[in-house]
Amino acid sequence: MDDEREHDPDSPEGRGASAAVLPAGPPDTGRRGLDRRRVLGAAVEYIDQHGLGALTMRRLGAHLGVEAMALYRYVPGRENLLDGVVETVIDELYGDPDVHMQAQHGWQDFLQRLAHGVRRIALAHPEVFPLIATRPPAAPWLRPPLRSLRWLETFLDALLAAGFSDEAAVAAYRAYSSFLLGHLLLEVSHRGVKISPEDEPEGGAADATADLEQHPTIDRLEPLLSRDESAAEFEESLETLIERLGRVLEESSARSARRSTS
Amino acid sequence: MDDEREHDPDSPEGRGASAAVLPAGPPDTGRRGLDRRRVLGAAVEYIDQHGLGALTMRRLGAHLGVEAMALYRYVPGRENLLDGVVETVIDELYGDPDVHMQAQHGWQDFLQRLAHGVRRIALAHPEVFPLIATRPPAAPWLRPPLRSLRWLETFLDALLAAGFSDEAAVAAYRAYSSFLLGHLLLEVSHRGVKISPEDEPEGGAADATADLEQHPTIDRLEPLLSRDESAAEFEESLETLIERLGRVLEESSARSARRSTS
DNA sequence: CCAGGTGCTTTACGTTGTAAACACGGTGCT
DNA sequence: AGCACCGTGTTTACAACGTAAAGCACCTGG
Repeated sequence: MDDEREHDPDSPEGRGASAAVLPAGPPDTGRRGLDRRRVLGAAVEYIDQHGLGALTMRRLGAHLGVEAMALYRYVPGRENLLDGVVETVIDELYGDPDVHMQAQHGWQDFLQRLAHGVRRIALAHPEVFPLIATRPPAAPWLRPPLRSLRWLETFLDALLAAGFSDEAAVAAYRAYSSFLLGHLLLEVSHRGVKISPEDEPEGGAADATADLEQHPTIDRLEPLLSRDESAAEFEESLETLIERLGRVLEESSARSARRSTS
Repeated sequence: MDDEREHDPDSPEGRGASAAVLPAGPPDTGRRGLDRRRVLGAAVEYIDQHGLGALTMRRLGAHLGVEAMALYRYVPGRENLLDGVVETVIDELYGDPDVHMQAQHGWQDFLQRLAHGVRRIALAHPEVFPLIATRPPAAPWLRPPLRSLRWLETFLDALLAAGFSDEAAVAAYRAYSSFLLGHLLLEVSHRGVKISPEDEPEGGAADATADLEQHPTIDRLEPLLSRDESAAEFEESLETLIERLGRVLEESSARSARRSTS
């Protein structure tokens, strides 16, 4: 445990965060000239700033200096726009230098980097993440938050190359995505609660304390419960998951070794 | 592995499922007489039948044989209604005879029963569950899907009584809720995909296969990937989680035993 | 008998997503 | 040159939404 203020490496700073959504247009997009990518980028920006509920075709249009109907040239409708937002946001993974598309340093390293990449996205776009989590994926094999065939392919290949059986690789994928989804969804929702509600200064607090007196254990553990350990917990759970996968791998390769020498 | 068709014990059948939402009114509610509970119950029913997106005040009113504005007598507004829906659905836990409010058979049994209870709810109300998962909890200590102080209190007490330290109990709660959330959210969304999209008979399939040819591993593993192993995976992951918590408990109690004998 | 409340309906307003028609600049063809 | 066309954005329009504000019909206690 570092003594200096714990510095969460996945926090949005320096790394570009939402600025990384649109590095640049094809050659140069000064201002005029709408474009699907520009619309989607603006939508992400807008949600980041004003929340998902505030996103409206008209408001997004205004944000781009255009009437709402102009957007329909580039986006078939609102649903599709939201899908595009989700896609745009996870595509940031491709631009993340700390996430490798090939598992060149072993599968553990690959999973670690990928998980932190996704976490960085979740923390950079807390208002978008629930959307990533809940929108049903296009293909049934894809699971949020890793919704692209390309990532799934890379993921499976990495594990298979490391000696995982087909079944084990698929099981690992499922465990890994559930893990990411659960942890990150709770983390962003927890984070959101700290700022979002226009706190009634005393009425709500009074209510809460009244409820608390009927629940002595929660009352006693309240400092522990409300402490934010997300970074450490994420790290530890991820490590545990990877260790567990490692044991699965050992067993399965031990079995196959036994088979081949018998 | 049973040879007979695997029978998922958490599947909605017999158990009452959504019929268990409203066992009965105070003494007797034949038909007339609206009521907050009736409104909420109807909302759950409506969402179960037509999906979350189809729920509007007007339609819910019609479903109850009443104009939309009548609902505002019992519900302050739509947001609050959705909160009420979430609460209503998790309150089914209290009526579940297989879920105990006291950990009378040990904490492992308690966690097992609770997890399956929540899973049963998720499967009984797949359209409601994403709402449970994403709606921010009232108090910051509460995490979906276990959103009530009462459950949290019981949970913590059970672990503390079993010898968990305060920190370990809280950590266990966090791990447990992330696990439930991730697994169940993915399970219901996977399930939803099987029925929900009004499948275009061939265009979509052609698209998918085209994409697939560029991803040979996914293509090869497709049967594995699209196989539904949710029940077994849930069971196994839950077991693993509980074992892990068991090891945490052993370590911590070994440490405290050492301390007390030195 | 009647004042008041309770429960629901009516009416109304502003906002949403989106279809349809329109306006307008640039480009290419004759 | 003129003219048809096309890509882009605007205008107008409509049904459906959440909800505020009245209105109406009963019941109930004085």
